This record gives sequence, C-alpha cells and structure tokens, in this order.
Amino acid sequence: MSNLYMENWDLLAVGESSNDACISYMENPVFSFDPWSFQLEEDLMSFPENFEPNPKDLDELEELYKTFYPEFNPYSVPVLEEHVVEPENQIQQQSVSQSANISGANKDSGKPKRSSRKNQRNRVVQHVTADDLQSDRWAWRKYGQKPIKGSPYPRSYYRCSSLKGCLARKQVERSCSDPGVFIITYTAEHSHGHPTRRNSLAGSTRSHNKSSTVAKSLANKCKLHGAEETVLSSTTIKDEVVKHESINMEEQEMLGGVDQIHRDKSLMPNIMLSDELVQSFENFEFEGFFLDQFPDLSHEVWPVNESATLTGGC
DNA sequence: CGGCTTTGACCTGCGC
DNA sequence: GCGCAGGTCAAAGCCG
Repeated sequence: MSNLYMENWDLLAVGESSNDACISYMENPVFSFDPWSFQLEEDLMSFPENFEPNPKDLDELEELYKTFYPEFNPYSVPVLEEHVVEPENQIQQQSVSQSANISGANKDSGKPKRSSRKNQRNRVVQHVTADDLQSDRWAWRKYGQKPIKGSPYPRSYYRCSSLKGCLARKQVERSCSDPGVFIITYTAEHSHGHPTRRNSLAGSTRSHNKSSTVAKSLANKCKLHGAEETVLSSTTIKDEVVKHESINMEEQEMLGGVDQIHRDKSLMPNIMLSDELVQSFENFEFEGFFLDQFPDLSHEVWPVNESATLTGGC
C-alpha cells in the first residue's frame, strides 16, 4: 500500500456533531464520515463539473477510500456490498440495548445475563481484505473463538477494550468462498470516542499496541527526511513513546475549544478523530505495527493446519 | 502485575 | 422437548 501524503486532501472536523466531519479535496467535500464508527457515512463526490483531479491524487483517494471500502469509484456513488446493516429479522446478534440487558442470571446468579440472539440490531457486516483489517483502529480484546459449521475457518469474537463497559463487539471470520476476504461483523456501538491511542498493552501484543501510534509518527518524520524505508529499533520506539505521551499532555493542556480544526489535537472527540485519520492516512508502510489488531490472526482465522503456510501469505 | 489469548464449558435461540 | 449451532464466560497461562 502506498503512502498518502495528503498533498491536496484536507481533513475537516467542523462543529460538534458526530456526523459532520468530512474529507475534502482542494476544498471540495468528497467524503463525510462518522467519527464514532470511523466509517464513511455518505459519498458526497461533489467534484466540480469538468474537474480533473490529478491521477496521483486519485490514487491517493482510492487508497484513502479503501481504508473504508474495498470498492472504489471516484465519480459515482459506489454500490457497496460491505457496510450492510442487516434487516431486523435476519439479525442474530446483540444490539446495544440487548447487550445492556442485565435482567437475567447467568450460571452464576447475579451476573449479567448473556444476551439473546433475538431482536438483535445494528449489525454491520463488512467484507475486507487483510490490509483493510489493519485499518480498524479500535482496540479489541478477543474473548472467544468458535468453529462455524460449513466453514473451514473459525470465527473469532472480540469486544472493545478501549473503555470498560463499552458494548461494541466484533466478529472476524474468513470467507470460505474467498479465503482472501475477511468477514467482519460489528455489533453494538462504542460508548466512547475514538481512542487517541490504544490502551491494550498487555499480553503478547503489548509492545505493538503501544508502538503503533508512535511508529506512524516516526514514519512521518522519516518521510520528511526522505527516508522511506527505515528500520526502527525497539529502543527508538520506546523513547518515542515517552516523547509522544509527554507531547500529547502538553498539547492537550494548551488547546482550548476550537470549532474548525485542521489536524490539530484536542480532547474534543471530533478533533481526536481528525488526528486519528491523519495518522492512519499518512503512513501505511508500518503495516507490521497495524497487525496488533490481529496479532495472531493467521492462527485464529485460518484453520490450524493451514496457519503455518498462510501466515506470510496475507 | 495487569491485560492479553486460548479454550472448554455453559447458556440461549431456533428448527424440527 | 430435544438437539444443534452460535455466542459468551471464565479459568489458566502467557507476556513484557
């Protein structure tokens, strides 16, 4: 995946609504997106008539767009197979309200009752590639895995680990018809804004999680210095983690309320989103650091007997 | 030590 | 009511 230098792209986060952030090209709004779900809400595609974008920029746009949807058509509103909100009668997973159901007792009395599959809503299904998997910047914690009947690949279950009590869920399974495609099913919604950085630091992915944001920052620095390919030592990354966090604190203290922000940092959710978006767009070369979302996906989504051969394939 | 993954057991919905 | 399949729990072990 190529770099996105964002030469002509602007990220706008205007106002306080969760739906009014947009991506514009040379001041022409192209995408709007939902900062909370980090997904495109609609395709404005309001290029002026007779407008001819730079082909290079279109390539960037495609990459940008692919962050959200694999299909890309710069001049028409694409028909998306992904991002499907299933009809209510087909939904078999929990909704936000359903997840919050604590009326019943589990096997241990007093514990929240396991939500039922009935009346489950707000299920969003996406078909993505391995690369697109890594664009998911929420912090997820795996809580289960099950073999699925009729599919050689197991399904993994994740819940949001950014905030305790967040009801967001995610299921990841590999398409049996197209092993290169992952089927991600999101249920419920995050009860918090996008994290500025992941807080999932424990376990085998600890260092990766903490390093991902910094790695992107470092990558940006490298880009500025003309060094596209740079190997970062763990020591460098650790140092940058310290710097990054102290800088973040300073920035947050200095920034007040701002209505229109270009790549500024602040505590406001929509502005945080802008920062997140900038970071995710600015560098895709450090994909190894994105793998912290699915650190051992090859073992989980691929059948056990295939994991060894497929680990490096996707 | 905190938080992660793994994995068997348990619970629930649904079809028959 | 029974059995299957899917979803979740929670203990154990791992990691830095």
